[in-house]
Amino acid sequence: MEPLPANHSPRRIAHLDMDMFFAGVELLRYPELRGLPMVVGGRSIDAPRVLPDGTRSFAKLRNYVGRGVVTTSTYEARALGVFSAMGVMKAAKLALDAVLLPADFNAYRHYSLLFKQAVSIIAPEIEDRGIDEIYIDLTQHAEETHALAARIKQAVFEATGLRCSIAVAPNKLLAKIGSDLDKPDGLTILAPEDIPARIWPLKASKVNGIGPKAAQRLASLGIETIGQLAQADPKVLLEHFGRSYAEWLIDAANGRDNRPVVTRSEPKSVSRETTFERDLHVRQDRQLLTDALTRLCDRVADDLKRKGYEGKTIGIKLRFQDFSTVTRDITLPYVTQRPDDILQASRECLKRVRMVQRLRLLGIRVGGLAPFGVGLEQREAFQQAELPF
DNA sequence: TCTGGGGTCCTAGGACCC
DNA sequence: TCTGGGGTCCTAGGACCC
Repeated sequence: MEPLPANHSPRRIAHLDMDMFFAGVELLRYPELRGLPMVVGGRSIDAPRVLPDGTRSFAKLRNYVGRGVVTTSTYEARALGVFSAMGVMKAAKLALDAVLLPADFNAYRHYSLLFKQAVSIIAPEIEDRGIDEIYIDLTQHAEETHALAARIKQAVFEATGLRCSIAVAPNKLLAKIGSDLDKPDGLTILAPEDIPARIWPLKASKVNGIGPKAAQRLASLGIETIGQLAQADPKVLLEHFGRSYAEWLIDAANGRDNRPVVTRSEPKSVSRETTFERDLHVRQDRQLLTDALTRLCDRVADDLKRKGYEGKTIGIKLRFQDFSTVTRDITLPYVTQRPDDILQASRECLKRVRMVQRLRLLGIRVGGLAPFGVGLEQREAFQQAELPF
């Protein structure tokens, strides 16, 4: 990281987070569901049906059977204790009458493009953080912060009909925490002097980068809040988390973060995976597994082709009945996007795993990516080397 | 009625090279 | 016998994020 100039003015970094994004897109299509508990996360057979009288019939959570998880829920469903990443079966116990909709990623990607385009017209320095959130570097804008943030929110609403929450802060870490402080439809501005009152009382897990494992280990040291983390003995943190993570924890708790807003980045890997409806037996269900493997390889190859990349590291991921996970990968002497290369490499990887349990999940990944065509010489050199003369 | 799918980054050991 | 030291690549696992 480059040192900051001695007399620098603070950056103005915004974090913009769409409010219950997937559910919001569904409510645009099905406005009759407004105000009702609703979750996105079913399968396509849960799609609404149009009745003869023209009204729509929606699947109810109570009728769901299967392995899905909740992707998003409306605030009405959250009030009943239903949150994303929860198993749909578990959610059904909490909200029998909640409406269930299948995830429609094409629709969400469409609205994602719309909101990002709308923001980029006002402020083009955008870092993509997935389908429903972005960072924006506003440092170079002349406009006053509150007015600028309000204008961005309005542009997003006009382009999509959806609300978002924005925070502007001196860095990404604080902006990210801030956008969650006033949800939904929030607009928050944070300065360093706000840290003790507004950041320190929050749970440590509100920091992006402190996940469930780290939060639990912190709790075991009596550290529950960001403020307690800021006051913690650095020696104790160092003992329990190692040097680099301990140093990062201390910086984070004090609101220090100098990561830049990264407006362009290359993909590193492409993958596809599938969880089976029931756990499959390696021999008894051999045909099903072969079909699944072939399909996954084809889909990854399609993705690579569509995106214009090839890769040389092919990997598999297996999840067993007991939820334990193993991965194997192999690096080829050339890059490829061909489905039969990927399939062959996957089979080599599969041979290296001891199959002692039924399989719950199978995944295929291609890493070591390069833009299509760049690896042509390696590949030709390799093929030449294979020839007998 | 447990626990999706698509990613990134980090760590750590061993191979291999200079 | 008492064993260098970096740098980089490969592989496996795991934490974390959306």
